[in-house]
Amino acid sequence: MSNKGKFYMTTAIAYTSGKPHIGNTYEIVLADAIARYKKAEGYDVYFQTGTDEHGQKIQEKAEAAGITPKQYVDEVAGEVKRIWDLMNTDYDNFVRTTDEDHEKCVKKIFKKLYDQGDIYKGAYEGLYCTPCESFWTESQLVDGKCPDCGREVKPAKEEAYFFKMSKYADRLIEHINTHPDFIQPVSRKNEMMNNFLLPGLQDLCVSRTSFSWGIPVDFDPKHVVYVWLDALTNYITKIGYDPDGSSELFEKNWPADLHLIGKDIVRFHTIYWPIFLMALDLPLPKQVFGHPWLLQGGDKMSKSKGNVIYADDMVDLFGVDATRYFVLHEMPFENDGIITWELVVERFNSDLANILGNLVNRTISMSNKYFDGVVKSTGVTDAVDEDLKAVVTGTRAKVEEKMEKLRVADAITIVFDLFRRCNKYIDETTPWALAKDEASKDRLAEVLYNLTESITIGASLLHSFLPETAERIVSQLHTGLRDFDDLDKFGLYESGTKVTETPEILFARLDIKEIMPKVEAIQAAQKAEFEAEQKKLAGGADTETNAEEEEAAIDIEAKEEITYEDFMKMQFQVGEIIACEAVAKSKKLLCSQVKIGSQVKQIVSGIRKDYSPEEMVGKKVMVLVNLKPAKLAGVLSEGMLLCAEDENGELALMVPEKKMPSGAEIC
RNA sequence: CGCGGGGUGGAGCAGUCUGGAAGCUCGUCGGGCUCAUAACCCGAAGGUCACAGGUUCAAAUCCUGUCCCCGCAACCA
Repeated sequence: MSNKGKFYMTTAIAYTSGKPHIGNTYEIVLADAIARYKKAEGYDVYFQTGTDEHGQKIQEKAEAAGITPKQYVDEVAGEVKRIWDLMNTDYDNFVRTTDEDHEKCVKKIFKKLYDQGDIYKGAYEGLYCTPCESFWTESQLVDGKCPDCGREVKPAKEEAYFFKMSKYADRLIEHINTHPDFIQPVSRKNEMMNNFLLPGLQDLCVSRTSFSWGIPVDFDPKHVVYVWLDALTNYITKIGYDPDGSSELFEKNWPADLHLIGKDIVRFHTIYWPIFLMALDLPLPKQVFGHPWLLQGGDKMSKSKGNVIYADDMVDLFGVDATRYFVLHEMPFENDGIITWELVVERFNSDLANILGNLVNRTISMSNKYFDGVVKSTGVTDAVDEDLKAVVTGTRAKVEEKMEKLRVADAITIVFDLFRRCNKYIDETTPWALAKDEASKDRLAEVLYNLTESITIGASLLHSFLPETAERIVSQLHTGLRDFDDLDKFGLYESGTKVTETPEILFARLDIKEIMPKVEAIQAAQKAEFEAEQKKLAGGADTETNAEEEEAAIDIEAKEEITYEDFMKMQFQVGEIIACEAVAKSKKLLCSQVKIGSQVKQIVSGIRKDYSPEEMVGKKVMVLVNLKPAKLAGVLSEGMLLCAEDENGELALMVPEKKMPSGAEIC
């Protein structure tokens, strides 16, 4: 096999705030397919993946669960690794940002950048709301007050470290323009240029003092390194970068040949990351590919609905390779892809069971039936053989062309075209007819040899995508996977080899009617688990013993105590909605005319997803009347309609329990 | 007029940059075959390429306008 040099590729590291679903799992499978393919092509591949484990969200989740952040991330990282392994991904290094060597190196990097003046201590300036502990910008304020609580905000500063992005912006723009392949797909390049680079980069805040679960800045330990300088650097720290002298592994592999990431973090990988590297005086990665997302059809994935699709569940129902096949085949290059259980079953049956599995099965069966399993080339060829051979030996080049452009879905389709061609060849040659005539015995042998050889080549090409299936196929043919370099040659299958007597079914056809009840069971279990979790979070309030019927209860954060006088400041009255319409410029807002006693107030409410304008009219609702008027989406609102809200954000208007006249005081 | 992506036969997608007979897979219908996992092979039906204008010999593709969907941002008084 030819040695084509090194190929260093990475995935984004998964954020350990929860179990990854199939959308997250897609990335690792895609990366694995590319890594295996590059290895087959003769590259010396180093493939790194891992988990991003710091940050406020994790600190909060751990607190809620009553464990330390480290315990929390250990658990989730274990789960991530388990799923990556379950998907049969052949990475070389699984990194965790809580690894000691990483933390040490990040501190050094931070110090180096500080010493050379790229990082400076500044202040996060803004308008601060003390009770909410939040900074707001001028534009976020509503009526000059905190958008969360409506209280006064005051100008304040929080100490923070910043990175001088602007210093390197011109160099980066130059780099992007002179390296058209740097950002893939190209549409994302335009997005980055137009939205961020050309308007001018702002300095990036690279430290936080508002939480502690992170890598401390060693010369100023009340700060922790903020996410990007911590997470992105894993690509160099974990292969041995060190400002004081890097490892051999680093010298060999950097710059990375490919960063594979989701389209949502393209900005960080094509702007901040290259600039950090420039500051460290390191070469830039050769390519960043921002892949699209795999979306659940129709509804959004949500645990409470029980419709999140996890890799485990797919593997239970379909097996590892079928799951790999689906995500690789179904994922388009540029737009988001769709996944539903029905689509998975459809692909499974038509491609894996019918086209591939059945082909292997029928071929082996015929060899057994007609020649006791011995596959022999007799040289009795026919014109129809030529096209088959041309398609089979030409497949590698087509796959190469697609993989070169990272068009993995297209590449796998081309491999299946080879198998489709084989099925057609069987029809063209009608082996069962040849078998009836002793005189065509040698021709029949040649046909079966051609098929066996074609399948061997196809399986070898399939190996990068479905490793286990490829191996199962060649082992049934009593041969091995063919070297990549030989995949354009026809006739290397050793003549006279005896194939297995008992071909196993590679993919047994599935009945959607049998699958869907299982899917429903999975969804029900998921929902139950979610509810149990909610209950656990709500804590101890389960005095009811009948868990079955019990409604979920939710606790919210307690606000500070108020006095009776405070309460009496608020004026609540019953209002009747006499007219209501959607606010044109918003998606969530409804504008109602509310009759309160003899006056009519206009009130805007964010309840469009739960109430239509029509059903609002005529309702008697609870209104906070003396709230200072404010503009929402440009529309004046003179009060507030009170609603209850559940954990999914679903709203219910508060209405009087008995008939009450408009204007009645609520106290 | 916040930013961006998109609307192609019943479903899922390609094609749009670089105009030149509307393509792929699934599904449906008809036919063939029987080695095989009710599979495989062949054929057919089905699209005014969101809509309206424009440029051109020629537009899914380029330009202008409109409608609708989806992200993000903002707004959930």
